[in-house]
Amino acid sequence: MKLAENHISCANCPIRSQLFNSLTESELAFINEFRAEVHYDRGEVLVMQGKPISEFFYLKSGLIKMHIQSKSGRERIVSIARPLDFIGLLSVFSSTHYPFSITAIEPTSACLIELEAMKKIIRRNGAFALELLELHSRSSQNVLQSTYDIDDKNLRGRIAYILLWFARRIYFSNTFELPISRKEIGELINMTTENVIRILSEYRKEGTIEIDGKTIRILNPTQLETICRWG
Amino acid sequence: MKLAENHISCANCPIRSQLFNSLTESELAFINEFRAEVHYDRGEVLVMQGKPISEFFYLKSGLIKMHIQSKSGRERIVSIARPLDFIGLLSVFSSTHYPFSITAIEPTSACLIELEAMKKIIRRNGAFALELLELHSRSSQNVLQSTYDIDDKNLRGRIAYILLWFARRIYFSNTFELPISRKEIGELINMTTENVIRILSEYRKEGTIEIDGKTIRILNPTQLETICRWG
DNA sequence: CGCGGCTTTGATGTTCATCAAGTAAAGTGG
DNA sequence: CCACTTTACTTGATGAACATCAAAGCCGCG
Repeated sequence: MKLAENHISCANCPIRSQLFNSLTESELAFINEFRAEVHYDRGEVLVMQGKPISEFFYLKSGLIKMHIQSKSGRERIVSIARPLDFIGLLSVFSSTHYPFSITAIEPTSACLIELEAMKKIIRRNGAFALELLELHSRSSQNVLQSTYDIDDKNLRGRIAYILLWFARRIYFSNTFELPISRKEIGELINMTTENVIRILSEYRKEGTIEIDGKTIRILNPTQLETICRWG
Repeated sequence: MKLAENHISCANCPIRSQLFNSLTESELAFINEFRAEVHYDRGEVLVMQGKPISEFFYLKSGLIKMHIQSKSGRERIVSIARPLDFIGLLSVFSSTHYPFSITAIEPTSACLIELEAMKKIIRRNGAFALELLELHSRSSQNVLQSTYDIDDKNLRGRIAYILLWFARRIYFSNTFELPISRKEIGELINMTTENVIRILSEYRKEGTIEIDGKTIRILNPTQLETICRWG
């Protein structure tokens, strides 16, 4: 972690979250005071499962994974967050300690806001609180829904799903570089590393995708969609 | 659904949620005005997946299931809520339409509060909003965690888990009557009806439990715990 | 009284995890 | 910068866990 230059205040931040629109100028200035800008390299751990929660992250650029280690020791990726997401939001208000870890999977910069400052604003400004509640509700609903969606598919369907997800939701292109390993893909969509590889190879042989290391090119998105839907 | 007698106001409700402690008298009275008390028989549907959301439920007595139908048509039970739970909380603030259905699995009575009235109070009272946020966060965290926990176990472990859960979290007794069918148990812990039955039979033959229709008696809870932990 | 849903058991089949073994790539220390 | 070690990737063979299919009894309900 590295503290970054921080000469832009919340008040004139070009990528400020919509959420903050319901704040007054003075409230925004207050938040700004309890804010730091931080940078993480790929692979760096932002927060560690079990550690006390005292901050609130707003992802400015990069990509992170939220992951959880089960009692049996198995690792699972809960979700991948994109720029403009509030990360850790899922737990900051319910637990004193993180129920999951957060790790950068691409070089990432974020705003780090002291949790107590956030809470103070929430208590003062109900409209803001309601918007935050709505945002939180949407995030948790998304996580749950995608968990069920993935679970509902066979292995080929899961790979199709995640490839389309990266292409459409993260990189907005049919050619992209996977930010995670085959093992992590398995942790994300609940299958073994071997089967991730096996099915990627199948798609390659079938001419649906091209693979070069971590670079993926989707040649036949329609085909993937069909597999995803019926898998 | 049947409207129930309603002569107790929120102000002197003996089972009022802690959540409302942060409300002023007038706010409480306001909520009370937009509140109805309703009763449902076993099997009655409180809300239907896809229908617009316009209310907020507080479960006074009984038991309900939140369930969701996947695109493939498979039914899944997301969670079972107990008295003093806010039901539907998971979605009221994020969606305009219910992403799941809610059905009574025991005779149930609930307070139904108009959503707009709740929102008005949230906007007015930030402390209340923060508590609601915390509550929401805890519920969603619980649902997600238990989904992962169950997923992490083999079939024997899942049955052990759910039996202990009913005994300890719902009925506070090692003897209880299952409120749901074998099929629904399967929908709750992600396995087929046949395997639910098969494994219950195994436990019966092994002397771990006694079964008489829907009545279950756990004879050896320690054994179940071991299976649950290592399954 | 009969129909449909729930329960139960057994037989069969398939999907997927596990194991094994080797290559390639990437990080590490001398 | 090179030897070394570790981690990621890949393919094939095997096996186990679980789903599916089938058939029959049971119960509740219209």
